[in-house]
Amino acid sequence: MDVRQHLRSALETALVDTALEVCPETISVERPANPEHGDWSTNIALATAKRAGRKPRELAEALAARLNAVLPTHVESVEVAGAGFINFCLSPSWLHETLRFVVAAGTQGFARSRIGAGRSVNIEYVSANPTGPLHAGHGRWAAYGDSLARLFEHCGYAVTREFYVNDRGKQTQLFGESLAARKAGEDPPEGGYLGEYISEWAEDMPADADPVEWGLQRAHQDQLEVLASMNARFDYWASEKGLVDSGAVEEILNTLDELGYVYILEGATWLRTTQFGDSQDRVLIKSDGQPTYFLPDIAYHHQKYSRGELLIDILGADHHGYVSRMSAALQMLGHPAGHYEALIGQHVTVLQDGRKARLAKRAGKMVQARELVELAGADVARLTFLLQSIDTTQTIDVDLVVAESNENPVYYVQYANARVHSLARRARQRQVALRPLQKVDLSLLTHQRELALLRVLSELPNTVERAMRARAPHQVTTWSRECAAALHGFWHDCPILRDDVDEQLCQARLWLSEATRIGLSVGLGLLGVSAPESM
RNA sequence: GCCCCCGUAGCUCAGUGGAUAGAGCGUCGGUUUCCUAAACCGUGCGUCGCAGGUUCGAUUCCUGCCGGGGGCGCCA
Repeated sequence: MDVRQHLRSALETALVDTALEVCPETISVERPANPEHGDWSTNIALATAKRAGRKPRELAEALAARLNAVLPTHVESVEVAGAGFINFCLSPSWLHETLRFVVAAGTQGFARSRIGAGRSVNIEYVSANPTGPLHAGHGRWAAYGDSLARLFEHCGYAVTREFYVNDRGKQTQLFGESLAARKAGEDPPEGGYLGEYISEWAEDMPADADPVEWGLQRAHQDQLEVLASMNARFDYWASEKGLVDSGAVEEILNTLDELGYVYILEGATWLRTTQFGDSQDRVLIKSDGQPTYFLPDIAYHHQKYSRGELLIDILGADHHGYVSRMSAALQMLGHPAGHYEALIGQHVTVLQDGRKARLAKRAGKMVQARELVELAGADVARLTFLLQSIDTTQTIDVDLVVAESNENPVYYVQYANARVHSLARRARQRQVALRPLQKVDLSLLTHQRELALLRVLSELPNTVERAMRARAPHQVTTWSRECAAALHGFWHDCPILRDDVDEQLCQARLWLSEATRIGLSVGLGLLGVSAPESM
């Protein structure tokens, strides 16, 4: 049940009945911050008064009178307040109905949306160079990208998760040469990789191995392990080398040339990206005959459309300038502008020993994602990355995260989940059988804590859809924390299995706990964080 | 110089154009004969960076400025 929709249609009817000709496309119904303003509120009178040529307050009064004449289900009263707000006061029965709705949907169905049905999206994330381990910053994209994918899936989209492996080119060569040099007991070449891991890996490398081939495999394996430990999945690993070898890159160059977007200047081959809003044209093939990173990347993105109608790239802030040229190239190839979306995440600053740690692979020491996961745990690492918006730079003090991992919000949420499971176990131990929900009197749930918890649960479907639209998984984190807080409050103030609790009330509360289990399970699942049954 | 992100409580951060802007941490104090105290409750004098604008209404949208971060390569 969607109470918003319920109130919206009631308002629509009232608008028609008051013969108001101006009907807005969207009627905003929201939860007021102040409980004195009722359970739900709408600004419709304020929003449409001018166009309707009436005073807001007067219009609100007219609508309220209509609604009060025949009260919609669950609505106890409709009042006008302030400049022209219409406030709805609802009977707790709407929350009791929410509980039945949550239980009926279960962990598989609750808070799912159909808005993505029949649509597909391709999400490329992390895509770190296969020349070393993932650093802590990559962890942010792993957590974010995977959770975003889960959100899309929950909203009905067919999702493909991709990782683009840049397994050819100059960096790959330098990487191989650095490994070979360390193997021979020498220093890496000019511009090579200086990280400690190069020496460690070189030791493991067989003498007869091809340093590039072996190194790429080693790095890929290392990255795959860490990503798996963080619960970040991938459906498709795209190889740049494979793409080049297949001739797809040459083909795309010919296509762009035939379309008239390619020209040669000073020995280099250029693409007229300025025709599609880029600030300058870009080089496809350097004057030394080597393609830039850009050219195979165009071919790659073009191909990706066979694996999703909407392409989403998750990129770090340092790649911001890259977006307009890719967008331009894809439009040249006939892909509508809205079918390519680059989500730019701000950087992660890692503090270790109170100092900023280097994140560059080529420079010496760096904080690896692996370290973070091993020190803090996968759940802590993952939720830490999903605490805040990717529009903000995130500072992770490794020592603090590890030292205070017990105070990490993830435990607050997981503990709520553990309590719910603990309750079910105790109920079984005490031979308290859970009766079918149809036979339980939910109207006994009247305590403020019970109603608050139900209100939070009722918000999850809306939160999921909003978070998907905003590409903001952290909104699910915020919801999960609120849900846990509501559960802890309920737990503290509302005894369930105690001897002095009425048997009917006990049943109702057990079902509320069960609904909470479902909500937390969905929330944590979207975040890729485990939901332990005991702690 | 141009482009992107940020600026909200001591700190870290939420915040869908709405009414009295919220959490966590930290501070100080309280709660357990009872289902897990990894919990709960109380305790906050905030120029929502500054100045304009749009609006019935702006922390939210627009413009300019200030401050912090990132980008402006025939690197990836």
